Amino acid sequence: MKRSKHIPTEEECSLNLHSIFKHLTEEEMDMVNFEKECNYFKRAEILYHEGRRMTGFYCVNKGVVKIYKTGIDGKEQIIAFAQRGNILGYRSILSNENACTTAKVIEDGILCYLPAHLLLELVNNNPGFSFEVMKLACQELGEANSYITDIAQKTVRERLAEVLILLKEKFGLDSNNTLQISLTREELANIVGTATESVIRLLSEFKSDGLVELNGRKIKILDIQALTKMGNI
Amino acid sequence: MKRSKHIPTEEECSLNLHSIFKHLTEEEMDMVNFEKECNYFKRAEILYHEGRRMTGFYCVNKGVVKIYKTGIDGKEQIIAFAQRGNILGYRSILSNENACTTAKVIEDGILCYLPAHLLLELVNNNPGFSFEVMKLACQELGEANSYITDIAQKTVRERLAEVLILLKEKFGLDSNNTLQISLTREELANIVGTATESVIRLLSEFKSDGLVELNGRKIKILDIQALTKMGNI
DNA sequence: CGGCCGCTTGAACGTTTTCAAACTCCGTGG
DNA sequence: CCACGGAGTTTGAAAACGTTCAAGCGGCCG
Repeated sequence: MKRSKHIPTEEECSLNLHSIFKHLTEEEMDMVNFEKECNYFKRAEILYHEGRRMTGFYCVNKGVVKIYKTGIDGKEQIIAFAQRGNILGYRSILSNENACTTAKVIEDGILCYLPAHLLLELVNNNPGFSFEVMKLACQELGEANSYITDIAQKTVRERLAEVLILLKEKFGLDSNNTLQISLTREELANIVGTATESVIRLLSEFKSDGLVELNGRKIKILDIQALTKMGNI
Repeated sequence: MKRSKHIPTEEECSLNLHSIFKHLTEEEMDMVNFEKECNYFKRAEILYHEGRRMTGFYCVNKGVVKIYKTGIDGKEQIIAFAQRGNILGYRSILSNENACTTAKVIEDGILCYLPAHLLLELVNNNPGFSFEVMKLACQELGEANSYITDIAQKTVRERLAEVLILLKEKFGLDSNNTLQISLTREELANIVGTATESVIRLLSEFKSDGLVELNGRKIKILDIQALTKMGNI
């Protein structure tokens, strides 16, 4: 839970890339900048725990956070990732519930923490901001609905193919067509909703079929079209 | 798509039971009542289709609506039910997307239709209303996240037990401990995310184990505790 | 009364999980 | 510098789980 004592620079803390704030007045933006607490975070740090009361929410300026629920016998189910420009933790504050997920940093980064009361004030005083947040929640709800249908109806193979495509869309590929996100086999399994061994077997099958190339956690996407088709997207 | 020509009475159309409207001014409430279109709806009528643009949303005053996505080869995945006091269809309007689900009446009822522009106006002009809608979306998002984890991690048996308990909580039991909702085996399967035959087999297993009693679509809950435990709730 | 839809059961099949074991990589401490 | 330990990865084999196909039954609506 240790954090670097160095505080990120003004620029690293800028919330301009968070389009959610675009409707704030100058005054409100000043308030946000005054209240925000930005820090460097390292891999494996936990931002908040499922079941705990949320005291605030986070804006990701750099790095990657995985958001997951802990199911039976401790198995993680990854619900989403947050990266540059995304916010997380706002749901529980607005619904006035305890956190329904845990958020863990998986790639070192810079995050700004904003206290819950600020979110509530902004939501109540600025209809534009409020609408942006509502829109976000509604979009996430739509994604969650698709996710439910996918997990319920697709085979593990289809879901893995789909997840690879979704990861490509969210995190992009480098110049070598390699996924710009590094996940363990277990994490992949926890997105897909299957056993680690199944992911391993299927990935090496994808490799045999010329769909991907594997090099440790680096996954090079060779045939987007075939993966898309296999995933029924 | 035929509707009864009879228009529901003022009382049957009352939106008082929809707590979402509790923050409206008298003036706004008048506007809602002026714009709303209430009708009787019969089983099997479809309110809106997945993929279509939403022109408005619905408030349920009576009856039950199932909300589902259509997956591969046409198999339905039921995402939610709406009954007295619930609203549906608001998500797509707020996120400005096409409908991500289809809504079909499964129990005759009375519904009030409200045009999309009204929702948007209210959300933009009344922070209290806006907050209620946001809260609702966030709650539904939390439920969806749990649903994802359940489907991904629980066995079909566990999920069926859980679904029975959830149906009990949502729709209640009559004086004879029978579920106050009538679903086909296929619909049950489409909630649980499994094959119809699996539901049938498991239900009759539950019956053998003294957990339920079956009489066509009537399901009598005999042992809530055992079902709760089996469902890992 | 016929036909359709939903329900039920059996049996075979395929997929996925589980368990066990071995191997690799990497960082730490002797 | 090397051995050790641990975490993550890989593979195999057996077992469990769930689906699919096929067939028959029953009730309800037209």
